[in-house]
Amino acid sequence: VPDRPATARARARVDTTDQIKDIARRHLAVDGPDLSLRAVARELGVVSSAVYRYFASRDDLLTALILDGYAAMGEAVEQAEARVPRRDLAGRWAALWDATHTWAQSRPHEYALLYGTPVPGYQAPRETVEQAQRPLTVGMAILADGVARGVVAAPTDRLPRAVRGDLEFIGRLPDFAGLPPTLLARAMTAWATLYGSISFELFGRFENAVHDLDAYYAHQVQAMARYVGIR
Amino acid sequence: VPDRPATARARARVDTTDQIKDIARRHLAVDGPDLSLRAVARELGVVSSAVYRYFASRDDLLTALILDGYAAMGEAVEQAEARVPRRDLAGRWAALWDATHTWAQSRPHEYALLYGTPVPGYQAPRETVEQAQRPLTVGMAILADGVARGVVAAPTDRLPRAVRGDLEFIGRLPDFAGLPPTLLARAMTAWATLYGSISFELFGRFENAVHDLDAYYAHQVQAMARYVGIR
DNA sequence: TGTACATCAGTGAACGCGCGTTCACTGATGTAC
DNA sequence: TGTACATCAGTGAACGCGCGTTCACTGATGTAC
Repeated sequence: VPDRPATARARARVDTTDQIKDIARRHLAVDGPDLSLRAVARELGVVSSAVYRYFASRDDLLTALILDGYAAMGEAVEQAEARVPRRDLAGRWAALWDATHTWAQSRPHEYALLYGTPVPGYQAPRETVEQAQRPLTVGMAILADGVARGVVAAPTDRLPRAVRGDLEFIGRLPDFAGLPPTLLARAMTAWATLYGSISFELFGRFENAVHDLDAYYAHQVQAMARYVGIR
Repeated sequence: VPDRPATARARARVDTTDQIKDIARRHLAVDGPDLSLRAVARELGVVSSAVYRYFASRDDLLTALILDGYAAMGEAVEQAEARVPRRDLAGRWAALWDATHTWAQSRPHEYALLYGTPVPGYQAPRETVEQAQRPLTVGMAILADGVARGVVAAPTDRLPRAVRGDLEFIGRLPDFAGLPPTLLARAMTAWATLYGSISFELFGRFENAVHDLDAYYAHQVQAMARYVGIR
């Protein structure tokens, strides 16, 4: 959290910027990713051109929302996981995914912006990618811990050569802490499953089928914990 | 496939309707779900109001695209699966998911329309839901066959009560052919995993990580076959 | 502490654009006798 | 087989709308001396 700026002007600038983003976030629910700058200005009670003092273009505002979204989610997930004692792997895993799920539920349109259909013609800047990786990194750290303590073992699954090659490469990246390919493969499956389930839930695929969505998600989290060897 | 209509006028109507939908489908790639009727008309070489002879509104056109999409996907999946000998469960499972994956890859923007972020304010008609269930039904039939032949067993997983209740209810629906809750739970997990993986692939989450996307997907399909007890 | 100047948030008008939808029309196609 | 009438695809003009972005402006806030 950066220091609050000294001058009133600078403080107002920060506040207004935040207000614009808050309003825009709310508009995501109605307009999706092609929210209207003019509508945001209207709600802020300001002439439309005034917004250009804060964001150079509509795309810039969208980029800010995306970046903020990834950062907020990363923050929420990291903090939730950090609260659990290090040796409680199952608890850490549950905290990671519960935080992810809760965050997505409470801000479904931001989740959709981050993990739904990409906006046509929009290209995310590099910085986005780093933020987006934070939850994944948390998950990998849990597994790496498990391996280091000898309580999580590498599965003996067979992997196609092409897949194994990619996974060996990934396993060598710093964030993935030397995880063996077969475990990485299962971790990526769990990752797809647990994000896939959130998307299904938020995008309405479970309607009329799953009634207690939280219980269902918690069950998926546990099933995937077992799948990756956390007990 | 309905009979080709008798009169030239009726035939022209069918052809033009198809052309409009084809053009609109192509425009999905650029405009996403808020494609422009006027742009479609322009490409068809016709004044914008002419399109209203074929579709009562923009939403109607979108609905037609969605319905066609689900139908085409259902058709592709059913046909691929039907080509495999009945007793080859692993082959049927692979055919189901390969067809799904291939269909999605070849029409990514239609896939996004069906399985991505829902269009804000758009409400799909009931008919859509039936079409959307076809691939799911195919998968369930494979498992039901396996159970009936005694080669797929119900896992002994523990299920939370709320989840078990939902799954017992689902298992009683005709399309789900009395599958036991623990198996249904795994089937739904597989379903989330395999659609989740397609979304990750098409929405760019695997970029710079997975290079051979087909091999990776095939591996996921196999992993999920094992997960649901098909060998 | 006071003054001169620089910075910058917000205004208001304008540009040029594309959109969905309606409506009265025309002329070609189809139907009934 | 020919004629009178009904159907309907496509036209062209119009309505009313909202959008992103630019630009010269004003007045309040901040800074340097």
